[in-house]
Amino acid sequence: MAVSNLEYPAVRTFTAKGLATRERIVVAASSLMLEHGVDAAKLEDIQAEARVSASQLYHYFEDKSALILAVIDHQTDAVLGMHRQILVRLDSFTALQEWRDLIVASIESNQCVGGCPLGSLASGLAESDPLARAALAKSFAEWQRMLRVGLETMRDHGELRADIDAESLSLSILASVQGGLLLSQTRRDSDAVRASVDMAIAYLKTLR
Amino acid sequence: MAVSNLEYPAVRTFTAKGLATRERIVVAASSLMLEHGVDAAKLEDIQAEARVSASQLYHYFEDKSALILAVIDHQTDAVLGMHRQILVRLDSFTALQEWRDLIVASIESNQCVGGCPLGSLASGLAESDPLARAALAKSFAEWQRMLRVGLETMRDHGELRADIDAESLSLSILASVQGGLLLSQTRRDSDAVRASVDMAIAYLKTLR
DNA sequence: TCCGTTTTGTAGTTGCCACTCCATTTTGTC
DNA sequence: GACAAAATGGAGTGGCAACTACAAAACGGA
Repeated sequence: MAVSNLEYPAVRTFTAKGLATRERIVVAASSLMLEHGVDAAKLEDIQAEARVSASQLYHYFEDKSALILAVIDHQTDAVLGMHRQILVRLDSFTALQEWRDLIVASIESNQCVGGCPLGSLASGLAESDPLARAALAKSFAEWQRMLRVGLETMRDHGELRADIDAESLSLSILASVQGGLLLSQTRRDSDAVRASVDMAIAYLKTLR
Repeated sequence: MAVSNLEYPAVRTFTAKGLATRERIVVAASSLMLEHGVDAAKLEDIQAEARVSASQLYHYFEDKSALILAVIDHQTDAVLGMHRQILVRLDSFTALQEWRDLIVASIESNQCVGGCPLGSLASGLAESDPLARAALAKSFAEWQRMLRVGLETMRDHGELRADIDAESLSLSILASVQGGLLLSQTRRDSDAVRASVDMAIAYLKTLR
């Protein structure tokens, strides 16, 4: 059966300028949603921050939830991109320590405001936006995968025992990071992430 | 300087019937906020669930944020009350395992919806309601304290080494619980809490 | 059985904020 | 430079949800 372009109109095409505007909107929305929460971030404020008008915002996004999905993509790229830098060469406890330092430095640079961008989005949207929840589950899955591959590399390099359960360990370590960031965000104090990631690493050291 | 009762009017007194109505409202609000998120829980729905009118809601609470603070108190009592049951007699790895089972059973009973009531409230309110953030930080502190006392008891019973850092360990374990619950909520799958709490316990076992 | 206080019912109203409309300007292509 | 498509400006508007006004009923202590 032929696909009608009335039912499925061609996706809109954007010029370079348009894409730049779209990007400004997503960046502004990401920043305000992280700083004040998804619901507290008003489209009006996002327009001001991105220096666009209402018509521009709706030219690039169907509605607020479409914008939220774009923010999830953007934060996923930002967070996973940052972690990938270190995780792709995770082959030793020294590299693992660098990763820990990156996490701690990253939250301290915001005075613990916002917590983990992905964690905050997940908690705020899991019960109200099924598409967003699914998207964030995928983001976490990819994050966990990077960790798992790193642990397998360490294992293959003889830094970890051959019988470790990399799948389960990577999930647990990600949980430590997320929980530590949530507590740090609530306490406004980086001690929590620091302690919880250090515990995870200390446990890994018992598996050498 | 005498305190004027104009500036500081006497706190309102409630009858037993009034307190019961207030309680119905808090319970309904807690349930809807957990199920749909704080912002998505409309006062109108809370009224229907609690079978009260708008005037009743505003008779007992100044505004929505006052209700939110009451919900935090309520959930703190509920969650810490449940955990206290087990944590006060935390003196062995057997008891620790019971605690783990309690956490897993608790989230599974909701099909992983809502995650941890305190964690969800913290994440949703940390950046928009300073009073709520502070209240939740206190709740977490008390939760951590119960855990710390339990670890100290285990240590005193010879189940853990004498040189453990109970403060840091209790914080890390709480982070594992919170992170595990957040991931489980997002994934709709209790594997994450299970793995992360099990890792924390496995680490403790290396400290015997 | 009063009478003041607390509790409740109903019917608004108000402000905010996501979203729309339509005109105009800019851009890209032939 | 002509023409269509894309990008933008900016003043709306509509709906919804928090909150209010006011009066009636129930209650509780002399």
